[in-house]
Amino acid sequence: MSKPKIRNMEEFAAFSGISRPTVSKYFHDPDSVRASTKERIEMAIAQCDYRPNIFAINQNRKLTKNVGIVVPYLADPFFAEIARRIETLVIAGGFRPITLSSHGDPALEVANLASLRSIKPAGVLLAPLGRASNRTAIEEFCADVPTVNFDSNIEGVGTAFVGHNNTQATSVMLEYLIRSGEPPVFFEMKTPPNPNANKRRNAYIETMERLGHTPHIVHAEGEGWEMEEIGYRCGKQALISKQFATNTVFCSNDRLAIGFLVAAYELGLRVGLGEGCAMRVAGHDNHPFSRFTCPTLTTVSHNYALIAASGVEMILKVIESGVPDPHRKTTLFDGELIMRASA
Amino acid sequence: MSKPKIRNMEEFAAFSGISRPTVSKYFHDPDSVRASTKERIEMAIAQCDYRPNIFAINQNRKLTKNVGIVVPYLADPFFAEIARRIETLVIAGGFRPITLSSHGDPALEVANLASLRSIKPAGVLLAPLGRASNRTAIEEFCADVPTVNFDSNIEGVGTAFVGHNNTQATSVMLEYLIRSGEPPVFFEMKTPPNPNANKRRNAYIETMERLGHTPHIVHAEGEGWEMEEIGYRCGKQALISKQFATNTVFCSNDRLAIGFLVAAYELGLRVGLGEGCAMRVAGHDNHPFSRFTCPTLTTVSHNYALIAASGVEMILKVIESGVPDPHRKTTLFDGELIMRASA
DNA sequence: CTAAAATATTTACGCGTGTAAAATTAAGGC
DNA sequence: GCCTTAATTTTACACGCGTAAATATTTTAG
Repeated sequence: MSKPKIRNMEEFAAFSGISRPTVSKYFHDPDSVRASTKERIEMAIAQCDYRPNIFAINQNRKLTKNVGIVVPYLADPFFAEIARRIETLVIAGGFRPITLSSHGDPALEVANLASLRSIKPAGVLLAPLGRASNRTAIEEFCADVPTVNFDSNIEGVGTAFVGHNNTQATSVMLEYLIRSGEPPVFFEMKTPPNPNANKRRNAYIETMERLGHTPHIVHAEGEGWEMEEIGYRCGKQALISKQFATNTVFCSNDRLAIGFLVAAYELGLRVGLGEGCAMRVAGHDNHPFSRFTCPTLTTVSHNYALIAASGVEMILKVIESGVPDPHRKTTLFDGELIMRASA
Repeated sequence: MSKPKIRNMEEFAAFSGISRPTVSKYFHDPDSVRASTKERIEMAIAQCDYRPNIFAINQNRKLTKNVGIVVPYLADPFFAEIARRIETLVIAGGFRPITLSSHGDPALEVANLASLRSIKPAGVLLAPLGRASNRTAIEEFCADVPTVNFDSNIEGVGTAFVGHNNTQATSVMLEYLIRSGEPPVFFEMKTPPNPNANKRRNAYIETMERLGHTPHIVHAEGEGWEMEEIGYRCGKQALISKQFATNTVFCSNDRLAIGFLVAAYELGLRVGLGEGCAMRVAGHDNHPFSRFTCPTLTTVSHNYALIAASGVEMILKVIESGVPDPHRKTTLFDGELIMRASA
């Protein structure tokens, strides 16, 4: 009932009986003040729920408690999922996450970085668009703001890169597919927006050759991030015109595979590895929806948990140390084969 | 090369040859200054890319340019899609969108509102969790901050509600299903997190009775937002134990339907409306993934575009007028039947 | 060309907090 | 109980911009 309205830290300090600078220190780090002082302040907070004004706080701090998170396309559940994990970890680390999506647009990516710059983030976790990114703009940003690059590697960008071991993951899947049936044809976009795709293609070619098989690649036309649509349309064409040299298709990513499975379904091709199946399909990413395709999609999982944890750990370390690691470190986490019904 | 480093508005004003108050006025509204002045300022901006400090700006303005957007679960592509549209419109309106996800957690929803409150948003677009929401906390928030409620209606919350006409949409789909085959059984969660589900169930019962059919409802057990999983698990059980009175199933939402289709697929039940099909399945929402199910999902679409546009328009109107409309207005947009292969 | 209207400048203060330096007080060990 | 050390208070200024009032300048209308 009698909730005293506190307008600023001055009034709150008076109310709690502690001096304002000490109160300020408390809000910066509650454990930096004496235990008895901390207790008194917290009692006062309980009585009048005062919160310091964020704008005033950040105006004078050289280092804010903001951590930016930029992803290329938040409407893609893959990025939504990893952003969600990162957000949770950033909050646990005592920082304030601000997630921005570039919606697949390089101009918006640049705008997002500009927007972040204006809130002086302590650090940024950046998953760039990739091929389409404005490299210069990103480099300029990283020169000013501590940045950890994740998911999609742009050489030299940020103080570190943490991501998925595309090479290992591709060969794990390949080895499985080859020992359990025909060697797969690789199905990918002709001009993929994401640089991971190149790693995967190269790993496919190398591993196939190492295992004594001839690589076959089918390219899907189409630009942008509508990968299910591209996988469906081009997959259907390729199936109809019998472009696949074997009965097994390894899609460059799960979203292509999701569209491809629809194409196969509509053509009456039974997908799976049992009797009476016409072909096998595998994906890559363990996309949240890969559990709900028909049939469920065999794929290689990113280590979401470790990638998120490691990325957050790295950016927090850079923030605390104050100086970015002089040598850019690349950390890759191995993928895990997720065996389901499609291959 | 010679990019002068401008540290604040003072320096920028000196650089551009205009006084600081006028520059300040320009950034508040570029058209409030003389055309020639505007041009000079914009020339200077092009030369040194200065941007006013957001924290300092917002500290003194009674009305910030921030607009909060809160959705219950951003990893759900449905909300990702509508959030994306809203963001775009908010930016076009000259405001700064800040999107937060409650990740299905009522405590995080409250935390998000607290977080928004501290950045003094001019207005907020809120899609609450629904049943799980902390009603008191939300009401307190809405009393202080202009809020437009969308997607999920909580009576009395916010100055307006804009959403989907569940009643109309349900009956449109029902009429279609009935005239093209057997009357459908309604498949829904026993304790749905979202209040739209109740509207849909009631509309189903009413419309069925109006059209002279007996309503049948199958309830899926399970809590939370993992609706595909629930639709799959419970759908499979219900199919095996033959709980469906007719060959047509109308799922309460697309995510349930997506899981249900996987169950039907695994049981070897051919879904669709042609010859040789064992059953029909329909959904509700036109979820981004409903185009890529097997078979593609017949559903009722939200009017994403109008809901987003109307919600943004309303909150901007409240912001500009300064006073919230005294009588809470509810605006519903009709759904559109999306005919695909599943029904 | 002149007066009225519109716009820009000057000056000055306020916002709520960070933070540094010096002075004071409290806590802990012997 | 005294001394050392750590924590707190006092004082004072800074941050970057909003904004008001008075004044000066430019633009527009007649």
